[in-house]
Amino acid sequence: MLLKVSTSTRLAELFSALSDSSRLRIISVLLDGEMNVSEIAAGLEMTESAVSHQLRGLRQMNLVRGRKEGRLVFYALDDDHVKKLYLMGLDHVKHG
Amino acid sequence: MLLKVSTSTRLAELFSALSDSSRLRIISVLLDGEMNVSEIAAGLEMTESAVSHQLRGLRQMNLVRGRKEGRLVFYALDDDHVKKLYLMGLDHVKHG
DNA sequence: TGAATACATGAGCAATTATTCATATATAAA
DNA sequence: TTTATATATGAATAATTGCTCATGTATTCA
Repeated sequence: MLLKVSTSTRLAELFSALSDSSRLRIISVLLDGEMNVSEIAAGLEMTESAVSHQLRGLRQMNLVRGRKEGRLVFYALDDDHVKKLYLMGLDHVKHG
Repeated sequence: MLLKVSTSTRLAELFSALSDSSRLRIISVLLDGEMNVSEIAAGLEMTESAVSHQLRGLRQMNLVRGRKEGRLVFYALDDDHVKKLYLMGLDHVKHG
């Protein structure tokens, strides 16, 4: 059934959050458990600034959440939907 | 587990195909069955050119396929993965 | 053949976006 | 307090993208 423009826009925003290589790699490491910004940056060979900018977008879409502990902020996937979408997409890419 | 850059790039391309309001609305009407370009354009209030450009992208990602019948080209969703990703995303947007 | 219709496509423009660089804020340690 | 560390963020820039407009190609009909 034809999507309303407003719904399609929100849905597009969700998929947009998953439409970048760097963000997907961030999600891929968070699938293994929470991790702080520096660790993520080191693992992905990105600057902390770039990672922080991307985490902001993922946060705004409620795909990840941050937990502050002293100077560190540990990020984790926010809900199971993300994981399902990610894994289903990966399945399509690998065997589709 | 950390995605390889090459895999994350392909996955990003898949989600990018779903990251636009117009393309999602095209997919939404194709969920009801195949439809030709002019009908899609009329239903979505887009030019045929714009629809054709978007269908090209969807075709290249193997998300839709076209079947030519005389002057008309009927498009349909290419596989069930698309439908699943779309519906799961929609669920997240509506109740997530 | 010639005109009309359906769709595809290239060029160009405006808008969006991912990154870098510089700087700000918060916490901890000296 | 001073210094260092971890993260966040604004501005600027380069690259990408969705659309329009013009045009090309295939098919049908007169």
